[in-house]
Amino acid sequence: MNKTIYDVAREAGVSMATVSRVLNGTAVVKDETKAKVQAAIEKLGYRPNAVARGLASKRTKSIGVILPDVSDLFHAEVLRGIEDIATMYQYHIILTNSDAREDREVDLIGTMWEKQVDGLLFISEQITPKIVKTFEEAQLPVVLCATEDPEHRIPSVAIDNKQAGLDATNYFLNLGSDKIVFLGGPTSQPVTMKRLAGYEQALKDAGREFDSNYVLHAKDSHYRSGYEVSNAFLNEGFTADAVVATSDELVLGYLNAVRDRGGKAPDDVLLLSFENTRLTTIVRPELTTIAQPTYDLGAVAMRLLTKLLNEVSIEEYTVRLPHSILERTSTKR
Amino acid sequence: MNKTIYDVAREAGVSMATVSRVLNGTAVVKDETKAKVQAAIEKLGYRPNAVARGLASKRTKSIGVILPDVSDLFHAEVLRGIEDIATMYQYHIILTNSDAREDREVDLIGTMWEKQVDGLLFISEQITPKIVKTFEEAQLPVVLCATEDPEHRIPSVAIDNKQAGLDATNYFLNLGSDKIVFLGGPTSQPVTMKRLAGYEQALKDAGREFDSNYVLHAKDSHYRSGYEVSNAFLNEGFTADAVVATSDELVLGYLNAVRDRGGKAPDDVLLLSFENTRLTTIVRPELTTIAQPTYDLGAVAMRLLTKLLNEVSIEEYTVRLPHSILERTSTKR
DNA sequence: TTGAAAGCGCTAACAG
DNA sequence: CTGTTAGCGCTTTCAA
Repeated sequence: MNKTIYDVAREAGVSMATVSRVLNGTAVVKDETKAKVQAAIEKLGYRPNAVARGLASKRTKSIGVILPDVSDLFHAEVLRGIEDIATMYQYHIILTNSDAREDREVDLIGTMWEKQVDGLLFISEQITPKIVKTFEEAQLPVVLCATEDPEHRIPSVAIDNKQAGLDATNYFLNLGSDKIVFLGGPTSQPVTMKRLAGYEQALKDAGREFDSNYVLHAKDSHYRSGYEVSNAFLNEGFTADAVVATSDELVLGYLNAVRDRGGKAPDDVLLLSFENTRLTTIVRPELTTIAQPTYDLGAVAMRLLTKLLNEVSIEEYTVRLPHSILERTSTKR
Repeated sequence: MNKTIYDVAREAGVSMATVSRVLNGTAVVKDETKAKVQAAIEKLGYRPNAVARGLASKRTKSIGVILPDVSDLFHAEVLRGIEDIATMYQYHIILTNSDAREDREVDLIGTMWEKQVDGLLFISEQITPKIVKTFEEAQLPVVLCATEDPEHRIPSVAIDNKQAGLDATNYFLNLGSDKIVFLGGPTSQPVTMKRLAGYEQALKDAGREFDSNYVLHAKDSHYRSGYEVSNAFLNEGFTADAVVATSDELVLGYLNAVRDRGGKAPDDVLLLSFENTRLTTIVRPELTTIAQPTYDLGAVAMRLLTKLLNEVSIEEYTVRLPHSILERTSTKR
């Protein structure tokens, strides 16, 4: 399998430049010679060496994906969207986990440069000035995916998180809920803060009082953290009739904390979360969610990146994907 | 950032070969010159071009991962294990989804060769002769991960699935269960068949009768398929007091089919599954599982691959990771 | 429509 | 301990 373009050229009785041309379609080749070359390729089982190609052409057809953690279901689903579109455009994915640590992220952007990726898809919790600076130094086309950059310095694909927070809260207000818990990640997460802003706005619009006791910040978006912070909340004697949570796992943390106390959903508390991962239909009650188009977030981001790479004119660098509320049993009494 | 090794050499007043040496530590360099070179690297913000490196050295420090679907939680967790160890050894991951389709897999192995990956980590449902042939043609070091090759032609890391099936079934027999359902993927999956063999063995050892009505094959390992096949089973009027399922999602399918009929677990049926993804502790009841060391499956496979790549002597090409039963509430009455 | 030749940025002999 | 010199396998001018 270690044939080179020279072997093919010799076999076909043409020059290697011609082989390169039929391989890439970069120039017109007479049908007859093209056929000869293709026959030679077939016969030898030749495959072009992508590394040599990358060095000569300065385009590797690979794109780097930096995300906090693939084993997080939300990221994994986004990644699947990225990968499908990448495959469609003949790009390969180089994947790395950052654990959302800025130092790792900076480092990874650098090694992505070394790998000569054509572009970068970046998923994280926050875009710090240092990250922006690193992007600039690396001179790589970047698209943020499901990631908020409040200053919109970088092309991005996400939903309108403030509006989504508002919609979620209004949904409960319309249902007549009185005490609505907001359960999110840490205050350092712009995504959480945007949704919280929507929550506050909705309460304000409805003339309701904002009670900070009802805003819960878990230390991350995972089940365990949601469970812990919910437990603490309930232990203090607070109760709520509805919960808006920023991730599917977080809301399940709340649910199980309630269950530990003999409570049930939706009977005792209505639940709504944000991600719409497959968890939502696997668990009981099935979870009402703000349906983020998880797969599409990745797919659209990848598509935007291909446009940047091919210098196709782009109408909008900050893409907002629509969200909607999917009503399931966790909010049906 | 597009400096070359020549720029560094000029800046440091040495030859490019010397720069290469300090970069790779491939030969002794006088401390003094080394310091000069490092200063120049620092000053210019130089980063080596991994593509050029790969072409010249014929080693790309990247390894290909081919798996059915990243958005499947089990695969995602395995992948995280792979990635962490890869990072530790300075390898990068090129990730692709095959949807477990043989034609895609064959194709992907080819493009992985084009990318000149140093090795391959392969996760799939079955290893067909065609796949083995493709591995051979590609002449790439391969390690199978959480994947059964009944003939052990290829290095692999997995648990002992037959033994695990046996243990799971015995667990229920000891609990006094009478009718035990085996709920697996399609019969084409060696993993399912191995576990089923263990199930049958356990029944036989206990002098129990084997009833094929109690063996359910879902069309894949996902929740939906588990739900469907369980529904069909229950609709026919069958009942069971215990279920051994080959994936966490499958068992939840059974659980919800039971719930739809007003049943509960563990009250009406005991449940056990195989993967031990994070689902097991998120849902209620928490699921008793055969704890596959999901993360370790990936981590150990990657480690084995690095050994192959560095021609370190290897004791065992077929690594069996230990499994155990984690008892949770789904089997506690 | 085709071929010759010059790199792409680096590693790895081979000298010295 | 360091420099010179071939390539690695391809793309891409430039001519013809």
